[in-house]
Amino acid sequence: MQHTDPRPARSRALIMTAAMAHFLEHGYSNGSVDGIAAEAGVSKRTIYNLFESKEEVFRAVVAESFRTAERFTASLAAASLAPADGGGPGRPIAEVLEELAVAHARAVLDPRVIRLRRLLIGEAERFPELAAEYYERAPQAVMTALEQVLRRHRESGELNIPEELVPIAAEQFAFLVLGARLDRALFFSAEDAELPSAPEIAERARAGARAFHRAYAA
Amino acid sequence: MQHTDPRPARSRALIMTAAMAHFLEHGYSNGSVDGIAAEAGVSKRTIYNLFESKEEVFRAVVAESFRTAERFTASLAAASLAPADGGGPGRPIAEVLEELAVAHARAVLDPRVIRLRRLLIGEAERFPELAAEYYERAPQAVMTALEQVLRRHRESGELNIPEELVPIAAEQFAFLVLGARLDRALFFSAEDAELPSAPEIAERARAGARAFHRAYAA
DNA sequence: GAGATTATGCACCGTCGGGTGTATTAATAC
DNA sequence: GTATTAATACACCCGACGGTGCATAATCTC
Repeated sequence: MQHTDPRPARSRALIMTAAMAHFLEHGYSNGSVDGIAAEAGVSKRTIYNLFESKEEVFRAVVAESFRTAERFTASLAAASLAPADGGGPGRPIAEVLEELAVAHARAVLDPRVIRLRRLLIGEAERFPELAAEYYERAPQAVMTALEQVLRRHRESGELNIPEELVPIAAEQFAFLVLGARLDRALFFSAEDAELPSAPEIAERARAGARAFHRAYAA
Repeated sequence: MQHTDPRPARSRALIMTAAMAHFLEHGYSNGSVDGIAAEAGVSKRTIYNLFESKEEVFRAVVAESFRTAERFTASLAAASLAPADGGGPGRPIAEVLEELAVAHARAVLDPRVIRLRRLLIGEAERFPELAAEYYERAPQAVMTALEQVLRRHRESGELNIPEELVPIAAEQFAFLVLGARLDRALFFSAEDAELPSAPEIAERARAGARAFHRAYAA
C-alpha cells in the first residue's frame, strides 16, 4: 500500500468541481445528480460510490468553498494589519481606509462570492446550519477583522470611535462601502452583465470610505 | 349578471394566501401544488381551474406582494416629505434623519420582507425578471424616495452633499442604517428567533443616522 | 325551484429524479 | 501477469409531483 489508487481522488475532484458549478447555477432542489455526473464526465454510479447522497455532495461542495472564503478573510486581515505595525504610522488614515474599502468591496462583490451567497440564502430554509455557518465564517469573520483594524487606528488617535461602538462602526464601514452594490447584485443573476463593473465598485467603495472618514475622523 | 359568483374570488383568495405562505417557506422548486391545496383547504383541481400552472400561481403571488411593497414605499416617501414642506423647517435635521432611519429599517427588516427577499434571491436564476422587477419596484424605489428627501435638505442648506453625489449618499444612508442587520437576516431563516429585535434595529438605525449626519452635516 | 357554474374527490398519466444492483471493463498495485 | 480495486453502462425501482378527466355534490343566479 505504498501508492494509493489515484482514481478515487481524481473522480472526487471532478465531481466536486462540476457539482459546485451545477449547484451554483441550478440551486440545490433544482440541480440533479445526473446533471452533475454528465458535467463531470463521470458515471452517476461513481458519484454514489464516493458520496452517500446528493445532500452530502452539496455539503462537501459548500464546505470546500468555506475554506477558500476563510483563506481570503485571513489574507485581508493580514494585509490590513501589517502596514500598521510594520513601517509605523506613515500613511494617512484616509488613504488606508480607501484602500481597505476597495479591497473589501472587490472581494465581496466577486461573482463567485455573489453566487455562493445566492445559493446559501435561497437554501437557508432547508440548510439553516450551512447558511449560519457561512455567515459566521465569512461575513462575520471579516467584520471581526475590520474591528481590529478600527481599534488599532482608534488607539493611535486617528479615529474617534468610542470603544463600545467599534463593532457598530465596523458594520457601518463594511456596508457603507458596498451595501448597495451587494444588495443589487443578489437580485440580478444575469452573469456579469448586470453585476457592477470594477471601476464602479472602486468608486463607490472610495466614496464610502470618505464618508466614514468624515464621520469618524479624530 | 348583477351579482358575480363569489366562489371563484373566494377560492382565489384562499389559494393566494396559502401559496404565499407555502412558497415563502419551501421555495418554488420545493413547494408543491398539493401542499398549497391542502393549506388552502381547497382541492387541487380548483387551483388548476383558476390558474394555468404552478408557475402562474407563483407569479401571481409575487405580483401581489409587489403591490404591498409599493404601497409601503409610497407611504414612506409621503411621510418623509410631508413634514418638510408642511409646517416649515422646524425640526432639526439630525432628528429627521434618525426618524427616517428607524422607519426605513423597521420596514425592510420586517420578517415578511426578509422572507420575500430570500425567496426571490434564491429563485433569481430561474425567474430573473421577477427578481429584477422586485429590485426596481422596492429597494430601488425606496432609494429614489430617499434621494428626494436628501435633495430637499440639501437645498435648504441642512446637508452638505454635492448634487451629483446625492444618489450615492442615498445608498449610503440606506445601508449605513440597516446593511449589517439585513445581510445577517438573509442567512438566518430561523423564524424570528435569530432576526434582530426591534430595539436592536432601532438602535443601529439611529447610530447609522448619526454617522450619516456627521459625514454630511452642513 | 330550475339550470348553470363552481368545487370536490379521486383515479390516473407521464415524467423526473434520487438511489441501487450487477455484470463488464479499465486501471492500478505488487 | 495476476489479483484487486475502481469506473462504466444500463436496467431498474420507487416516490414525488405537475397536470388532467370525469362524475358527483355543493352553490349561486334569477
